[in-house]
Amino acid sequence: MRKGELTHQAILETAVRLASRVGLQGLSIGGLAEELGLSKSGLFAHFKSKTELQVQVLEAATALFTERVVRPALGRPRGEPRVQALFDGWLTWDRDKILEGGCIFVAAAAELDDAPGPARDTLVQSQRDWLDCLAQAARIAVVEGHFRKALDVEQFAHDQYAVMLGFHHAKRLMRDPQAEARARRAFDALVTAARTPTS
Amino acid sequence: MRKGELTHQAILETAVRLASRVGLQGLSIGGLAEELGLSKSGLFAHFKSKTELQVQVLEAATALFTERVVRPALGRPRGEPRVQALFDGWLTWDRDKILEGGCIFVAAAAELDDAPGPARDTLVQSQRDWLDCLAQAARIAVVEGHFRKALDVEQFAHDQYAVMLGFHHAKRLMRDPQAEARARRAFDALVTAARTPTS
DNA sequence: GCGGAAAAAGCACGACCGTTCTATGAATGG
DNA sequence: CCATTCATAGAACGGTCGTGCTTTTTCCGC
Repeated sequence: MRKGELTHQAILETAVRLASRVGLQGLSIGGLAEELGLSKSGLFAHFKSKTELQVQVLEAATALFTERVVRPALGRPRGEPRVQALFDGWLTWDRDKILEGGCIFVAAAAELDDAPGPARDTLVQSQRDWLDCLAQAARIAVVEGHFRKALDVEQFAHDQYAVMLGFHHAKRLMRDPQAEARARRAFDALVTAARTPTS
Repeated sequence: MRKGELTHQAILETAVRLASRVGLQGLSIGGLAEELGLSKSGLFAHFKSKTELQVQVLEAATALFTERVVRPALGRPRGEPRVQALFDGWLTWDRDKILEGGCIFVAAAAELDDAPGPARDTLVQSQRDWLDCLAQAARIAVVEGHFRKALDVEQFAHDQYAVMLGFHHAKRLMRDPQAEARARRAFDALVTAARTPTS
């Protein structure tokens, strides 16, 4: 039962990369099989349906994201440094070579926002966890005294995510060379505002 | 040459609504024809290719957006009221019944960000115009003395767009009932920061 | 190394895709 | 009112899609 698990993992790795370019809907079983040098039916046997493939792709991407972005940030000091690390980590994540087509979650969000089903549920849960993670980091920064006591940490997480979306839009669609600088400036303003008491 | 133009327009109207739900790729000629009670080939004759259909859908959506959002805002007083009107107009636009599936530009941005071609070019131009419009409104607010003199108006437009993207994400994907309140709070913070000199 | 189990391939299916060609109906200008 | 153009319908094409079914190949414990 080992060989199977191995290719299963290899399939998901390639699928995540491919899906970042063509989206979850555009990810075809035939195309994925060809990219891997497998037969269509051989690959299909690993997943009972395309929906299941999409779900597992999202789960694999979430696991990768946690390992690449969240875990490193948890190694940073509590408070503002960790908040900053989460933001920097996301910027790095979006630049990662494994995501040639930009953040897979952003792409999936647009595709699935009106498509009820397991794939959407998986994505929403993943995003909720990520937003909770951001809010929790901000909450710790409040406890540590870096951010003001009355800060709405959920609002802060929401705003931080918006900055990330703005960055993605500016970089991937508009090809704005200043995208990263703009995102950093926007986030700095957010952090500055969070520091000052009685905003 | 009148009957043709009429149905042509009717097709685009339905196509915009449909595309907001299923995306530009998901918009199939057969499905669109069925929705309109036309034959597939009869509809196809209006556009020489699917790409051309996508381009015209984007152009129709842009025209609708200009009429529904930009033009009303231009009727508002120069300066901050107009800036606010553009933001409010966008929130209304996103809530419009014609866009059952959320803002078509947001959906298209994710689909086309790595798909070179006429459709992408059309979308990018549309978005560039919109960002220029936002920046120009902010510029006028500077001239009117509502915003500080040193304000980076392109950055302001970028940040404003990011707030809109954050709103779209929170509302359409996360189904957050507080989405609009969060967006308004974020935009208010942006405006407040733009007002205060030497941020 | 052999036998059973797991993995992959091969093949075929029905459905839908964009597109083309041809024919027929309706609308329009003189 | 007629002739011509234009709008639409119909049928068919090659292709790809997701998904089953059957067979062959590969792996792994004994």
